[in-house]
Amino acid sequence: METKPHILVVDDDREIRDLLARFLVKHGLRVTTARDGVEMGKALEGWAVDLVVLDLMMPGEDGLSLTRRLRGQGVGVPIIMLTAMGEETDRIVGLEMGADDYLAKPFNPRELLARIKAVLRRVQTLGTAPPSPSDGSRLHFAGWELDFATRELISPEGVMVSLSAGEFDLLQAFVEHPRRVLSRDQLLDFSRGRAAVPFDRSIDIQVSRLRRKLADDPKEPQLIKTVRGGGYLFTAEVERR
Amino acid sequence: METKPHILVVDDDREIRDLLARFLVKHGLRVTTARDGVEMGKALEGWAVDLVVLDLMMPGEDGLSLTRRLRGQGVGVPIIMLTAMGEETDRIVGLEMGADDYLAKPFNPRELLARIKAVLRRVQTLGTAPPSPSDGSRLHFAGWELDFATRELISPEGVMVSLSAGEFDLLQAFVEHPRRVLSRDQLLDFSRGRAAVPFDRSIDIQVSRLRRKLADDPKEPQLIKTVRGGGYLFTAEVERR
DNA sequence: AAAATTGGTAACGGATCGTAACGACGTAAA
DNA sequence: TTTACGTCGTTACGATCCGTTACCAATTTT
Repeated sequence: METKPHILVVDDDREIRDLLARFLVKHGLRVTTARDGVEMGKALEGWAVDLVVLDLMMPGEDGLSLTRRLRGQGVGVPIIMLTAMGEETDRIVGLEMGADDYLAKPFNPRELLARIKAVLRRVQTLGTAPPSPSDGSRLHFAGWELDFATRELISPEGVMVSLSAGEFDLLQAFVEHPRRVLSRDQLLDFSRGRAAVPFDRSIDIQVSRLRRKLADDPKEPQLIKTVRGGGYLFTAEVERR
Repeated sequence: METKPHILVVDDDREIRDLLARFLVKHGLRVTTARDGVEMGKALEGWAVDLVVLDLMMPGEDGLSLTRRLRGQGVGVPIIMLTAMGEETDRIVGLEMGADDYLAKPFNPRELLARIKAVLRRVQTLGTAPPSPSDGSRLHFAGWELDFATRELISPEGVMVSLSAGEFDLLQAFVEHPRRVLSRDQLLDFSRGRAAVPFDRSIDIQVSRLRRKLADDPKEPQLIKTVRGGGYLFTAEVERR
């Protein structure tokens, strides 16, 4: 069972990406890489990322702009910025944009590792609730209501259904990525922050338990469909109001 | 059962095409080759390609222009560019056009293989949902309605017909390539992402099962016609609305 | 007409999925 | 500490799916 922190490295230079990925993986982190802002966006959509290492100087949209856009959208993932220049002003601007830390190239990978761990420690002790896109506190789907503030689920008939922590996290993963086939690996990442082990069936049984509480007939499921060989699909439209 | 990544090699030099094809196949990849932009377009239409290896210098439309055109059309297949020149500017232009990586000729085939694998690894972790042309969530054909958000099929009479994952994927391959003869190999590629093995009849039986659910009489099929020696043909007009 | 090729599908079996049962673990109360 | 309880993951077994095999029919070739 691994719950390694998941780091997203965003840099346009393939060598730096690969070097960092190898180094960080070797030191016990999970790493995904992205080449630019577009790939970064996809990665943040597709995985539960704990921290972003973001190059400031990139063709296309640069790191500063990306940081500002993310923060503007209310995405609160911690960011460590890399920059070729060691100038004080950049550092200040970066931190003001909402980056959590800053490192000047050329840097010692060990120092980056240390700062990653420092930032992770800081945000872990802080709010355990990462500001998720579903912070609007209430969501609606197929007549059901999901309250993130109280972590309560209310049926279309108005009855409160109690969910365990794991069931709630899995349902949250579904409602945050509706109408998409999600692999077991992704669901594990979203709901538990870990990767699948060889014959892992834990998602299957949590889906089974969730279906029961959602009154979703497993023979002909309406809300959570099985895609054989692919994963699961949350079919309902999700409303934020 | 093989689900080898499918590589499209585009180069005007037959020797290079054949050399690369042999080398890549020997190392566990599936390879299709194209001589120029026109053949490349056909191949991308007719196969589910995972990655394109594209020569920059070609008579007719060159690699840069092709890359720009593809990206302009929203085709997101990863591209590795080959060029005779090792100049930095070309590299930057290529990457800005949307190529994913770059290799200068003459190159070591092993290095190309390594880069192909690296890019595939990257897009695997990312692109969970390959943006298919049928993302408009609903399609109509011959009175039937196919909903991609919920993976449901609704008959002209309004009855929901439940499809297995394999049946749905096959039907999706058909509706995305209507009024074209599709070989069994192409259908396998589209619906399962794999190549046919000798004496492979899996498409035949899935077609048989699909026809039954679509109420398509196999003696005189209207929707999915058999093309003896060729494959199958989805005859209906497909509407996106 | 006979033989060969190709396609349709029933039937069988391996792979995948659903979930009951069990146990390990954490928490709270006694 | 012990006991009780809830949660979560593993194991195990039955159900379902889907690819292979096999056999027959239809079509083409000889």
